Amino acid sequence: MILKNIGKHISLNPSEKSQLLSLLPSISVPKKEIIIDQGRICDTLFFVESGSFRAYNLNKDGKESTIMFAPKDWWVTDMNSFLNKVPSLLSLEALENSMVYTLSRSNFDDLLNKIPKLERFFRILFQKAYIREQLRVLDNISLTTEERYLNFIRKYPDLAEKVTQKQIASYLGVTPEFLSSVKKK
Amino acid sequence: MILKNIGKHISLNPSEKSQLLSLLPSISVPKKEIIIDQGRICDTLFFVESGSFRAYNLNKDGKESTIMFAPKDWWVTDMNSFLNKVPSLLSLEALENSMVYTLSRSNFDDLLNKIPKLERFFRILFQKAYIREQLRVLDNISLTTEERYLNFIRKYPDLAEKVTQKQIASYLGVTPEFLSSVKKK
DNA sequence: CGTCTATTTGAATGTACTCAAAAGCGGTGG
DNA sequence: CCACCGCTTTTGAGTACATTCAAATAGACG
Repeated sequence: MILKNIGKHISLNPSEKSQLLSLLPSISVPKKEIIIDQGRICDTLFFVESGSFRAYNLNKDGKESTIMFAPKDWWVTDMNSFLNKVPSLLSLEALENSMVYTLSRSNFDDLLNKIPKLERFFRILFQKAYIREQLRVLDNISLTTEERYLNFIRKYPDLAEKVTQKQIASYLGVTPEFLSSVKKK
Repeated sequence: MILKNIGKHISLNPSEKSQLLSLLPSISVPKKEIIIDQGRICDTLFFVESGSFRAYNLNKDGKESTIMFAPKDWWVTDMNSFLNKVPSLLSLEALENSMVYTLSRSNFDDLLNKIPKLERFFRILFQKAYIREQLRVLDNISLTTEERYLNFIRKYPDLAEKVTQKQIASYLGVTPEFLSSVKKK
């Protein structure tokens, strides 16, 4: 699955593929387990082979904000922490029993040097991530809560079934009570 | 300036530098001129050599939302339109008399093929853009308007002087009247 | 100087949050 | 399999945040 994911943007020969896989141990993560801790430096990039995750931030008042969901076939980490070695702003929690490939920061750097084609792969990956986040910003500043909610279930219908109302509310930036009243309509 | 910008992440030899510059004609843009039109496909990536720009979206009700500001030394375009050849969601307007380098989509593709090191450059560029947008999303869903306003003037003090209150309000996603009342405190 | 737009102010309205309580739902242990 | 527990969701009242609209004031620019 991970090779198929990479194959969407670049093609690797067999030796590159095995080289890659050798640096990407996979682990299984039970539901509710947390694999990135807010406040700690995160030096691992994850690829979700199966299952799904939720990344959230907890502020000083205990308010939880969902930064992103990561379904299967996604790359996920606290990119700021991973790349700049600063404390993570988010925690990453398994929404269900999952399998992930793990790529450490040092292996990440090595891989990019050994297989320069991967620069292109990650360039395209980050391009798409950037575009996605920018569209979400536009959503946030220009749409009503109702419109953002409808957008969410339209764009991520599978996720919308897997996560709680409360988590969707914290993704949209509203309280669960308010989301409930919006849905009533 | 553009070579210095690129030199922050990769090093090019003289031939690569001249090759690069030959594909990047520069133009001067007078204040208020619009160089990307919302609704049209945008096939140019810009580098702001001097001056500054504002990217905004106009919705069906005529409401303006500022998606980003681009000061000097920034790369800017409607990335979704540029890469996926879809109609642009934003217009890009010069806040002052400016100079930009322009890179067409086809030259962009050529350059990446001819100078593979540029893959790394853009990978890093998009990484940073992704991190920036993700932090802005977190701001939007977790902070009050007052906090977001203070963050803005703290992070972009130079910009805060150059743009109007109204434009900052549309960047934060509130009305100018409300921002005015927030500032009074 | 005059015009155009930005900013401020205020009143009325709508949107969203807080708090508290009730109802629903899923998982766990007996 | 049922009863209980904890968490999510709903509901409602009261409050705070944010918008709309209109009008006054202040600035920018030709």
